[in-house]
Amino acid sequence: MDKESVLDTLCPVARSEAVVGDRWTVLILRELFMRSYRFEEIQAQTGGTPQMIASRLKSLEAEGIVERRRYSERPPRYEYHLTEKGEAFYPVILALRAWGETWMKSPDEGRAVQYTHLTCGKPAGLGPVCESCGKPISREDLSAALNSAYQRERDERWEAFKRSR
Amino acid sequence: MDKESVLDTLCPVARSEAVVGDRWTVLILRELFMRSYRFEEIQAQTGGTPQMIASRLKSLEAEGIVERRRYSERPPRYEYHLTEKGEAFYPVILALRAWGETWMKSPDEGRAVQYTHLTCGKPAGLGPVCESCGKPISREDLSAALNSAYQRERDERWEAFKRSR
DNA sequence: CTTGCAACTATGATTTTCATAGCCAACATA
DNA sequence: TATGTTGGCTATGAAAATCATAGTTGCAAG
Repeated sequence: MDKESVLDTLCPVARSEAVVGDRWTVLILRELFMRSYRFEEIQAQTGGTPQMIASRLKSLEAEGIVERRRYSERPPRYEYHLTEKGEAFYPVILALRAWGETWMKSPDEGRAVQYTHLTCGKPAGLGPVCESCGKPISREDLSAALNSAYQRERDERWEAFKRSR
Repeated sequence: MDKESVLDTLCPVARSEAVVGDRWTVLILRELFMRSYRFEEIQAQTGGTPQMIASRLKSLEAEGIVERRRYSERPPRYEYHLTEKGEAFYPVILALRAWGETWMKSPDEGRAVQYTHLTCGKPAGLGPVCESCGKPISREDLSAALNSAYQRERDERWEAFKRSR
């Protein structure tokens, strides 16, 4: 996606898509929201090849959505963190989650993640407002609990990744 | 994206992305929400090639997100409409819109679309709840007004498309 | 001086996408 | 009868992106 295609339209949906309209990019953002900050974790959990992850992280950084932080001087090691612009993308992830939970699952599978609304202490549900107290949800008011099957899936992904290198 | 990849994870974001994680697909959905129901309109407004549009519409139909309706018997002519599952995708589009308007625009460009919240008669703003009355927004309570530059952009796209055939 | 770790980069085959052109079945107009 | 138009697509070949697999770098510890 070049700059021109972004400025080519006034449509904000198209502009967003020019930057994040890609499966890998969205999965990387999901991982960052799940606090997987390192290249290897992101690679393991998304299943992407290293080039996919590297190129997407590079363009996310170029767009100011992600920043690269050195966490070790020698050997040089980096983590990726969301900027303010990146954090602001959370509602999109939440909306994708809600749609996916509602329309892409059989009823017996259960929710991958349960959110508790810290403001009221009760389940937040899927919508943009808390299903328990009705107030709009923001990310810092949420506490996430992975369901055990999903946690196992992620652990297994990590193990498999480690084994394969 | 095959069935397996969808069932391969419990993550609802990944499942959604397996089906709609593609720029063209999202742009097509945007057009359907803007009531462009015909192949040519969708092609003109998204800028996709006919194959792109055809293949995406086909997979959206296979996923039950879109349905193909015959609106003329002879000659056979079709329109594409959102199913309930497709309509339910609206919050994702709204969230992408909000992010795009906030982070992908210079301040002087203005909003592409202004929504009026019919429930209270005032501007709805960008968020999931009405900025005027605070109530959660649903699509049927919104009235959209395109800003004139954006309307011109769309008219021009249509003209250019027609001219080119 | 070899092993291990983390973050990537390189390579070549496969798959998608893009630009351009064309097809087909009704009609409509001349 | 001929000629054109409309709408919904298909066909073709070149260009670009993606994938699986393997390798490199930089450093520290054993």
